[in-house]
Amino acid sequence: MRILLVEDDVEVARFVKKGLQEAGHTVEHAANGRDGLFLAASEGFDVLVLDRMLPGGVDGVRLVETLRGQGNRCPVLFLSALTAVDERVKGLKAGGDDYLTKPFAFAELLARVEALGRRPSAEVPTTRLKVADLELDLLSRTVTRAGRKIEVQPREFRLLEHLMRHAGQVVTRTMLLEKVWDYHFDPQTNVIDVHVSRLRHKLDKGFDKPLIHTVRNAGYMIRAQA
Amino acid sequence: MRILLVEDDVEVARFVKKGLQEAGHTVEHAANGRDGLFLAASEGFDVLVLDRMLPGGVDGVRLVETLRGQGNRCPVLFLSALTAVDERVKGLKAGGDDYLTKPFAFAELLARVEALGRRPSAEVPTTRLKVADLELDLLSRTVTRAGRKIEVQPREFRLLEHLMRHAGQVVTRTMLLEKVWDYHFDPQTNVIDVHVSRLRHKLDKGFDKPLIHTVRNAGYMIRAQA
DNA sequence: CCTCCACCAGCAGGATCCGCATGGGTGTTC
DNA sequence: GAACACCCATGCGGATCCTGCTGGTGGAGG
Repeated sequence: MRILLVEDDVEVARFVKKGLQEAGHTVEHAANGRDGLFLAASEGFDVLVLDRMLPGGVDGVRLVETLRGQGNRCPVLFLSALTAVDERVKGLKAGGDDYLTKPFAFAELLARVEALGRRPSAEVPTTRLKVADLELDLLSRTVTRAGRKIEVQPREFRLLEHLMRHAGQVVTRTMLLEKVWDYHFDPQTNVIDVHVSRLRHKLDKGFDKPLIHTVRNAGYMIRAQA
Repeated sequence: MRILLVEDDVEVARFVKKGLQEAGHTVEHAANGRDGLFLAASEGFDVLVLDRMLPGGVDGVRLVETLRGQGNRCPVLFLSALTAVDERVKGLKAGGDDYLTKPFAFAELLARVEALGRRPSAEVPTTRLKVADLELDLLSRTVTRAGRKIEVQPREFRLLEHLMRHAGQVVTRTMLLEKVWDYHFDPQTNVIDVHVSRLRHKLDKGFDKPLIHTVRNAGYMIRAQA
């Protein structure tokens, strides 16, 4: 299991890190909130172990709130010397999943961390993509806009899926050929244009705000606003 | 949120139930492990609050183990007078998600219960069906047996999905016609037989243990053992 | 042994889907 | 404003894929 430990106390950090590693987990360590936040946001961890109090501007609660604000649902265990009920409640309310007060027995920390990691949260595959009022359900292979169902052909579906997975980013023709058509060469035709066109016809026809945008000399992009 | 409270101490039970209800949750209460297990297994709760020690044969740990054995992933909070670290570890190891020792502040109980309920566990749609070594991935529309990928046609996929969703149960032809073919009449042909046959050919060919079983004069069933 | 039910291979019709080409439009550059 | 490059839309043809039916065979049950 990949665990991020954010703890400024060098002693505690070493102790916890060592113990978790011996239990077979991979542990990254950050000594302050800023670094911790960066790591947590950029890499995928199974569990975060956060000191409640941290030096610098970003403390544990702040860190969690920021992560949750970004849609990150990674389970968080708070570790803190603050034992007051109010403090614990505050930590949990902020989006924490567990709260353990120092001093603690390592066995309990381990058990709690593993309980958190047991959750399906990490491996939950996205089953539904959304851009503005356009939704794509991977399970039922269904496309809806503003609640109305839209019939889409297989290749169009793959195309749309790829666009939506990169919503807000320009997707080049070469990328599309690779990922949607499995072509590793240039077919010298306008296949892509045609399919984008058909998709546009189905998605944007009858709606005022178009979602699929052409980026001249670059590719296409799907995004809410024009 | 729907919460199941399993607690034999009448005082504690009343106290907790009242508090949770005032916080806007729906609370069911069971006074012993047997009833608790039955409720937990039959109805869908968002969180279980279990006393660690319970009268009768089924105590908290036993209850959780049984539930987990059934594939039930409902988050569990243990409530216990047993404060020893060993006890807590035992509870968490058994499949519990949190452990709170009596006496406790209600505010903390509430915060922890809500933290547990926040998880996406309840609404996670099944994305993968499994029967023995046969797996069906709804997302990628992929069938594998013993790790080997098996190509399947759309109708065959629907048929297999329906069989697997009712694994261990006999599925009648009428049911299949309704659910897989959207026929609401008898086509007077052996369409189903043919498709089942094709499915069999793909799934069971080359494996010693057949999975699709014929139930004469009734229908078909998919199941691990013969 | 007889009967019914289920199985399977082959076939052919059909529908879907997809990619291409063409002609027209729009933005860009000189 | 003319030439050019890029992009858009539509219609068409082909090919694949899929599906349902038929008819003969095998096996279980009575």
